[in-house]
Amino acid sequence: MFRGVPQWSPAVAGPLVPFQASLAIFPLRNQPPRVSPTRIDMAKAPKNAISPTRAEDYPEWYQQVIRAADLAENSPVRGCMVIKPWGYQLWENMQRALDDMFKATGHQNAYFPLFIPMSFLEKEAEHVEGFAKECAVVTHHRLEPDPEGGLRPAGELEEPLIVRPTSETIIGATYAKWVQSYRDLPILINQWANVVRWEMRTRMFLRTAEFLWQEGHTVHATEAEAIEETEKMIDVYADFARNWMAMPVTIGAKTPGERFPGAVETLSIEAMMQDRKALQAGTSHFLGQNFSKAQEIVFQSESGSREYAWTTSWGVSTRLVGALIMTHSDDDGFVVPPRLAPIHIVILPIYKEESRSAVLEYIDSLATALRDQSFHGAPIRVEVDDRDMRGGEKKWHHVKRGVPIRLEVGPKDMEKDSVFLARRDLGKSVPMPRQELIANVVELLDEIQQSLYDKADQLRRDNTVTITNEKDFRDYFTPQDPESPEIHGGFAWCHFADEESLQPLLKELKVTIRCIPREANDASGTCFATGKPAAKQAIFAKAY
RNA sequence: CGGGAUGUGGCUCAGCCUGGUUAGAGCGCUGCACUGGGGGUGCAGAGGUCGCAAGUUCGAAUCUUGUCAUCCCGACCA
Repeated sequence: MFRGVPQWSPAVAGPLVPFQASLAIFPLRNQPPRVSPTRIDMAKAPKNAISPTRAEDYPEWYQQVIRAADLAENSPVRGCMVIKPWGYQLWENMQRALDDMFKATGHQNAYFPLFIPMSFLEKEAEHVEGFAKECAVVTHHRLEPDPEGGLRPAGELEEPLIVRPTSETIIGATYAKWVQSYRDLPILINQWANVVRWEMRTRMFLRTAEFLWQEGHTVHATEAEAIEETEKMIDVYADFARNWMAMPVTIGAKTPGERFPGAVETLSIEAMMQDRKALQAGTSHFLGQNFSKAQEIVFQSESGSREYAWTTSWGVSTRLVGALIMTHSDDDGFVVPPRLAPIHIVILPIYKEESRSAVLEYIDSLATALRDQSFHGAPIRVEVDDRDMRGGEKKWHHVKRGVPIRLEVGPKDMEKDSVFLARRDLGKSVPMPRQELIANVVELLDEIQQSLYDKADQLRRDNTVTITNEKDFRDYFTPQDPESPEIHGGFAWCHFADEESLQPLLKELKVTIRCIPREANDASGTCFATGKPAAKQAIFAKAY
């Protein structure tokens, strides 16, 4: 435990429950134009940095958090985004942690081309069908002046190139050359790359036309070994989600209808966002011999026979940044778990001109003392924000960006050899002696990390139900107000017999089968919709 | 690709129905001053050929037609 620290009020960090009450009070859409938003108005209203709040309009809140926290912005190219430094540092931190985990499980990085010959994609029927609609196609290679003074593409390519939506085919084609003997196996390679999927509808971080990701592609001599790899990597993702992102996830298998095109089995981790929708945060595919047959990845076994290899692929993307935002952020902006935070602690000097140098000197030594501490193997990241701007504005800047700990240090604190400490996750400030802070700061960061996980886990518990009949299912997934649906639903664990026959119902309610959870899922029952005997339970939810 | 809407300073928008002097506001930005445990105050300032094209008219941000772009709702999706 974190000794010697004043009690934090747990009520401050409550879950979503009270938001419902405020729905009627803020009719966002039809608000009259604000003629003169006076300071008096501002002072009276309950202050939130983000407008609208989650309860008022969740999707808009999400956009506003991204803007307020300076994570990313839309680009001139439709569906693509500019990831700004604060957002990109999150991705870099994720990359570093994941990359270490990949290396620790025996993988190496490599890089494969952005362009894929169209013919490669055509080789695996199911795979083409799955991606054809969202492929960007390059057909020309040269620009020349056109009569109107602009430019036009001139040299038509003999064979169109696809901008990779994923790299199974081109990597498979390469592996086919590399693999000859069982001694060449396994191949355990990962690549960090960008991919393009020409989506109709995009949302920052969650679904953009171009996104950043990693894709692992492995080849094995035996089915069992490939399956083990598939399982191992989904466990790595779950570990990362839970321990770095402070995001609870459920590991499970996709139903045939939800599987990756061309995969024999797709495993995923599913998380619950604060609007109770599910988000697929990572996938790991057992590809069987489908791609090795399409790409001719053949090896000679120990006994001399020619055999098709077994392959896997697995990936996570910048979507994880979206997951992070929607898991922890609140109505004052972004909240980032310490282990991924670009900055752990920001120190705000407070001084008048005459005390300036003394305060800065004090802060400088404090920052050094904090940086000397190691948080999970790396120095604590401390920023001193001495920009010349109003204190309030500066404070809110860091609140909105989600810096876990904020220290305010002025002459009065110096006199008492203490600091004013505010935790972003709780939103309250308390005075604390300097020595105590230095002694306990690592524990404090861990406590914040843990409390974020606990809070997210509580939300998920509170909104997970078991449903055994269709009426309850309909009630659970139907909003009170169809015009502007309130936050509703959650994860419903249901026995089901046949995916196909559920489609009309699921489509009507906009619910999907998220996964068949690995945990606690062996008791048989009856299908919630048809009453037929059913061996497995699945998680049903609305999803991103 | 079907249905709905919108294009006016960096951002959010008002003005348009009922055409008429140098096109407005809030925020943001720049400068100065006062401030300083809280997104403060005052003063001064920069920034727009009103998406584009044609038409009607003495006169168009405003009316008409065309065009382009974007956004929202549907079918698809990490």
